[in-house]
This record gives sequence, structure tokens and C-alpha cells, in this order.
Amino acid sequence: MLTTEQRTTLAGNAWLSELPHALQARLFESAVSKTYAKGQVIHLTGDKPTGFYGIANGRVRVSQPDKDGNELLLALLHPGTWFGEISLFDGLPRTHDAVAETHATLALIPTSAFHSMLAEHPDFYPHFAKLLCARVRSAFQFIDSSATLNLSQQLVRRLLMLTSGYGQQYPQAGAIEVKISQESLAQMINSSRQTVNQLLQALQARDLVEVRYGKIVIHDWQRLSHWHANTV
Amino acid sequence: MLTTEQRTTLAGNAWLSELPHALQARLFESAVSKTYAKGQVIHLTGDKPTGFYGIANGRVRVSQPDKDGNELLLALLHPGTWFGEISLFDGLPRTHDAVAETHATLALIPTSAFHSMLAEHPDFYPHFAKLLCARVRSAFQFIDSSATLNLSQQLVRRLLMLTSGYGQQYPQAGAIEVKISQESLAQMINSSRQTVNQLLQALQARDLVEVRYGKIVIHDWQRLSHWHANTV
DNA sequence: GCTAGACTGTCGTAAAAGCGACAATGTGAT
DNA sequence: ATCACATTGTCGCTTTTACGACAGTCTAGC
Repeated sequence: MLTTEQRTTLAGNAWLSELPHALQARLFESAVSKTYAKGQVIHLTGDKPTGFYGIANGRVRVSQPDKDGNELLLALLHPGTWFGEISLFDGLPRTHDAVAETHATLALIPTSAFHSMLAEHPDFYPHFAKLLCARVRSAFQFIDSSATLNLSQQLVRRLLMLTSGYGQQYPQAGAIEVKISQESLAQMINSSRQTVNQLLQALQARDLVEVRYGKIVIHDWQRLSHWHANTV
Repeated sequence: MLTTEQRTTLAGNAWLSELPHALQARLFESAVSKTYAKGQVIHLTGDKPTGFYGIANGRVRVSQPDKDGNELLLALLHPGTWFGEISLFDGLPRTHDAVAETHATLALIPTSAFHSMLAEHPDFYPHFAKLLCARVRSAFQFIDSSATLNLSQQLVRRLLMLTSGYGQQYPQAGAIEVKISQESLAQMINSSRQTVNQLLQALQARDLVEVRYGKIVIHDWQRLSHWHANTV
């Protein structure tokens, strides 16, 4: 069972808040509350789909291990974000690892409950199709723009992408801490640690980010986003 | 109306060929045949959705104009490929331009016909969900790997991506001609014309591609794909 | 509190890629 | 057939980035 507070958080999501109330209610009915300890694995690349997850609280890292065993961070998911729908619809294995970065509570809608819900209410389908579309659009935008950005722009875009849940999340209100080393950031944009350090220093000088030990703090997501849009 | 030959081509697609016969038949029923002259626009970025397209013959360029007005090629679609489903499901404007590269015949399933088909047969939904999932998976794979590839690998991956319809197309059997200047290719991987020229020469020396005036010829897609997989 | 290990900041040097220039070649229009 | 124009191939030179090295700083765990 989910608490009222958890439901409020889960409903405060761009996609879910626009769903008809009947669907929202049905989702919450089917949801099972699961808690994860810090560092606990939610699912791994290659796992069979177990269900559709919504984050009630805590933070989830979505990543992939690369060939050298390093973690390649794809997204940092915040409360209110739903994920895991892809494996649910095509039945294929998970494409990424999901790990609880902090102690976290997730709403899980198990595969069977999910499918029986859709069987009962086929009119719910279009809403999930829209969610998938949002992911595709977000990903295509990323691919298109990777052609024209210099390193600094790529770095900022990665930071924005990491913290915006791939087209689903509302931008976070307060400061966002991205726990990632400069080494890992460098890997993500195909660059070197030293160069990333320089770029981050430059961004910090403009008050766009704060560079800390093992993490980047984004105090004003909107500001960073605007800067990115205007320098492209 | 579509000819039998056109139907055979349209059904020879990885996604469509696995659909239940009832859905295939229904798609063909709703389809309108449209022909386009070489260079004719099918739809532009920002257009309202008109329907779901399948290529019966000819070749379609999917691109976006960049800020300098240059064409940023995203995909080269071959007979048997279906496209345009994203705007159909979320009702939002087109994300790309689609232009007939050669004289082309397309099957168009108009928006209204598409939606009434789904209203009548909600059991068709999962199949379209799978198509969307394939796009998402293909795009995510692209994003993940862009972190770890050097220029040459990025170039090859773009060529493969351009010619594989973003997770939908079977690899083409014969030689594939990618009509694109080295200048445009350079733009796509954030590099310079001169560098792309060197990289292409190197690939040509290994018989992986043939460099011609204004185009790249891929004689053996599988071979290029294997080379790419093994050098990562 | 202390300590081991991880991370950051900043050198200098080496390697890679960008970029202007220009000759040579292919293509489509007339 | 000719011609204008786009594209390629290949110089150098300049700029950017990678990479090794090392000192200083932070954090988690005991």
C-alpha cells in the first residue's frame, strides 16, 4: 500500500498528472510498495521484465556497465518519475541497470497486473503510447543535436538529460546533486577527465553549476537549460 | 489501391511480417497509394500528422534543417519501411522532414482510418507499442554507445544507422548507395570534411565502403556491421 | 580522530583534429 | 559538347584535446 503522501508525489509527474482519473486510480490500485536500501539493485541489464516502476521517494541511477566494467550513467531519476515500461511492452530484457542511489520507495505495478489492466481497459493504451512517444522524441532530439555541439555544450546537455528523466520529468525545483565523478562524466561525452575539469570550472565561473567532491550541484536547472539553449 | 507486388514489398518488413494476418489485412485495406516525384516533400518538420506511411518503392530521406539551413540527414528509408507513427500517437507535430529521394510510391494510412482501426481492434495496440519500443531501444543504444566510440567508429555507426531504419528495417540485400557529401557526413558526426575524407579512405582501403562522387556505396552491409561490432 | 583510497586541480608534452587553400574531378543543365 | 558549380583529395599550419604525472583535498570506514 502507498501512503497518501507517496501518491501525491507519484501523481506530480508530467505524464501521469494528465491521465484520466480512472487510470490514475487503477494504477495506484495495482501498485505494490517496495523499499530499497541505498545501493540495492532494482534490476540489471538483461533481466526479464518484472513491472512498471514509479519513484515515491529516493533517487534511482539508470546506467550500463561498459566493457571495462565502469558505470555509464544514463539517467538520474527523481521522485515522481515512472520507468521500466519498455520491457513491459515488448517483453524483451532490460536495457539498463537500475540501482537505488539512496534509500528509496518505489511503486511497482507487476507485469501481470499491468497487462490485465490493459486487457480490461484498452482505452488506457493511448496514454502509454504517448509515454513511449515522449521517450522517442527526447532520444531523437538528443541524437540530432549531438551532431552540432561542442564539448562544453555536450557536457551541459548530458547534465540536463541526466536530470530530466528523458522527456518525462518536470524540472526539479530546488538544487539537484548529480553524484558522478569527473572521470565518469568524461566517459559519457567521450572526453578526458582533465578536459571535463576545465569545462566544469568555466561553467562554475558563470555560476551555472557548483563543482564539489564527487558531484555536480545544479542550483538552477532552468537557468542552465536556458544558457544551453542560447549558446547552441 | 496497392498492387500485389507493392503489398509483398510492404509485408517484407521485420515488424509488419510478424503481425497477425488480420492486422496486416486491415492495414492494407485502409491504405491509400500515393506517388511522389523525385525531390517531392512528403512532410516537413512542424507539420500536423497526416498518417502512417509505408514505402512500396523508392527511397525516402528523413532529415532536419540545421540552423545554417543545411540538411542534417537522420535516416535513409528503403522499400518495406514504415514511418510516421510517432506524430500519430501523440498528435504532436512532425519532428523531421521526409522527402522522396527518388520517384516513390508510399502506402498512406490516414490518421482517421488509423484511429478508427484501433478503436475497432484495441488488440492491435500491443503491436504498435512494440514498434515504438523498437525505436526507443535503437535510440538508447545509439546514445549509450556515442560515449565510447572514436571518430571512425562513429562514422561507421552513422552509416549503419542511416541505412537500417532505426531498428525496423532488415538489412538490405544488395549494395546500398548513401547519397550524401562528405561535408554533410562530417556535420553529422561533429567533424570536418577533411577528416571524414581520411576516415573514408581508410575504410575504402579495407573494402568496407566505396567512396564515390557525392555518395558512399556499402556493398556488404553485414560485413560493415560486423567490422563495427568487432572494433568497438 | 585517523587512515587508505578516491577524487580534484593543474602542470607540460604529445597526438588528434580543425581549417584554409588549391588543384583535380564529376555532374547536371543548357 | 560545354560550362558552371559542387565535390573530392591532399597539402601545410593552428588549435584543441588527450594523457601522464603529481600534489593537494575530501570522504568513508574503522
